[in-house]
Amino acid sequence: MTEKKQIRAIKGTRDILPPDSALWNWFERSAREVFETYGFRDIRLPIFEQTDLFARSIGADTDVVGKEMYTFEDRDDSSISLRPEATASVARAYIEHGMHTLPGNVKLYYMGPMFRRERPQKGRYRQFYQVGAEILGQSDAPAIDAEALEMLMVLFERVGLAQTKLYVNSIGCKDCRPKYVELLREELRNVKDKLGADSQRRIETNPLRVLDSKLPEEQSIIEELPRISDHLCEACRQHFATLQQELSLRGIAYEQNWRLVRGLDYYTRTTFEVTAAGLGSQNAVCGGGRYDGLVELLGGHPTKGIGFAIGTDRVILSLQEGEKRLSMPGLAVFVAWMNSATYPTAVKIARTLRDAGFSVELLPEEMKFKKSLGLADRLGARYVLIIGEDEVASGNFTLKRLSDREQKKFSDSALIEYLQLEGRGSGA
RNA sequence: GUGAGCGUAGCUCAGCCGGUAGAGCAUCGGUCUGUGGAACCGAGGGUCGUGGGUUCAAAUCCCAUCGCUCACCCCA
Repeated sequence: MTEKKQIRAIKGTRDILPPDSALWNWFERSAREVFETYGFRDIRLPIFEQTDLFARSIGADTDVVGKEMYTFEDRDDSSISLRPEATASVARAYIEHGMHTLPGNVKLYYMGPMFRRERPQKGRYRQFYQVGAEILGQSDAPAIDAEALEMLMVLFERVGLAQTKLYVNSIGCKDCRPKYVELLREELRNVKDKLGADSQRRIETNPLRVLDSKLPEEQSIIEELPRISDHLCEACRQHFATLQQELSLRGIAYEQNWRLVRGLDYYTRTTFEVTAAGLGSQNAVCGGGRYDGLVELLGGHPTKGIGFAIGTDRVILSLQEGEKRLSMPGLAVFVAWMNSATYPTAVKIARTLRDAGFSVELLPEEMKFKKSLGLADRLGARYVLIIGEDEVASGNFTLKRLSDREQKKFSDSALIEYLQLEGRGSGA
């Protein structure tokens, strides 16, 4: 009993406290607003799923599934994993609820925590948050991809994310990609001895990932490698070309990056990534792409799909580095009462003000008047409602505005009317 | 999983050629009994990350360990 170990948050998890939480809420609210103008609707998904869902969709051999998932045995011995991302869950839900019968494309967005057991660093946590959107349906029209990217960039623009850069690529389809991968592998074998150990290993396991390498000494070699854009099949080439036209039509600035590959197996054709200012080496705030085979892979009808996931932690980090500040809504009225005789009146008026939607602080115990004013000030209240014996006797309450010390008397109905007008006037 | 840097009060840090733990800010109280932000006075708050070693004596020197941070890796 004497030995008390400090209990702390698990490595890679953290508490998001006020006032930071206000910035988070604001960003998530902005995403909802923008997404809904594009016809997307909220979907709430489980935090954990059968391990198999992720193994089959993301790929059993990927790092995410192979070594980063929080997987455990449930009491009935089934294997469960905390979700490392949500696209797989959206696809699962799409199939499970027969959403292919819904009219048009199914457009869904989600937000919430994801879990990956990596070594934490700037912009990377074991419990991290994503805001994502998915479009599923029969069509793979490039306009769908373009609209998703437009929506994404509109959101970033709206929240004032600095120095955003959109990179797009096409990694081909199940027909042309394997041929390219084989070609790439052969080329890589020729230069194997000039590559680092990681890249050498990937020649056999996943040659595309070599393109991602940051090693300075490998850069000149990688630049000489065959590029996917020269080896797409006709359909994929067309798709990518039309996508670029669609982006220009919408005035979306982008940069083609032939080395952009994704680490999840389900991606096909369009892939993209957005980077922003103020981050460490984890500078991607969003990643996504097309996944036309995913629903079928999970046992549904053949379905096209595209989506993205925004790393909320990183967006917030970037906004904060950019000195983004929110004026907290704060406390509207601090109710200061004088002594036990005035207390019942204070309780009632506080309730009335709260019912009218104002943020109200009511002292829980008697306090010297001077002290309570000081407290109101430090709590950031805009007004102090003074309830002393005079006020109780007359039924008129004194409202003091802290910013300029001005005070007026009101009956309780006139008080609410006045506060509502004031609130509108100040824009607060 | 690998590497590097850093661990003293809630926060920012001082003390570190060994000699019984400090400041500023914050918090709480007082000066101040119906009118705030200031000033002044005072209080609470620390197993100096943890364990071991050297020593008469360790926040300080040595070793180990844990934690945090950043980078590799991976990715949002």
